[in-house]
Amino acid sequence: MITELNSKQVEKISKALGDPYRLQIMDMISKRKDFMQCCEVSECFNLAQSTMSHHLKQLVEAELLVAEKEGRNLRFTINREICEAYSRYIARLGF
Amino acid sequence: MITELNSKQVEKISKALGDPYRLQIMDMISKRKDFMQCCEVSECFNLAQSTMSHHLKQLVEAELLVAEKEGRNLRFTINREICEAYSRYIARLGF
DNA sequence: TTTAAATATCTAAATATTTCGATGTTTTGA
DNA sequence: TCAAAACATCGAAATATTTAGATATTTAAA
Repeated sequence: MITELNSKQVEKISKALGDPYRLQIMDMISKRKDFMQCCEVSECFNLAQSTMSHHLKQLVEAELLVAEKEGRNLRFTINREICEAYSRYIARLGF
Repeated sequence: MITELNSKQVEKISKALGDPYRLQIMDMISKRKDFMQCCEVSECFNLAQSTMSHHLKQLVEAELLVAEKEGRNLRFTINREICEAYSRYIARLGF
């Protein structure tokens, strides 16, 4: 089934991507074959743990990332479905 | 020639699209065959003229829109090149 | 040339976002 | 059980964005 985003979702996704740290996080995780651990992501940035948590939450809430608990760890994967849907929405703007 | 966006550009474009008014503006203009006049865009929103000017400026600065002066009017067109480049960047995240 | 229309810019207030430190929760391992 | 690791949440300060009103600029039309 093909996901169609409404404008509220597109706004939220855009906002999530409109920050240099969050964009870098997406880039990093997208380069992985599978997932990336939360603490591993955090190590790449010189930000407080609570700040990283906040950024990651926004990406998850925008559904760009999927978070899975694995014991006391958290694994993030790219939500391909949403990325593709967002990409299609944008492509249609420039039709 | 295929435009490749750097991450600063992607950030700026994302930020520009992360607002409900600006997203609506993009949607409206993208539905046109050709261009849309600035004052025509403004009429669709219940915002002060200076506020509209500000929003449109951000879309132009993100290069999502191209502005052309036509006498004392302003014509906006979608920058297809940039929309496609941004769309491709996003698509690659979800690879 | 004077006036009015279309747009831009400046300033300031209101609001939202970012960031951190402190603290809370959950889970693992000693 | 107890301590530590991984993560979340809360509160507050710093910063950025949104918005409008006032004013400036440019151009067309009377």
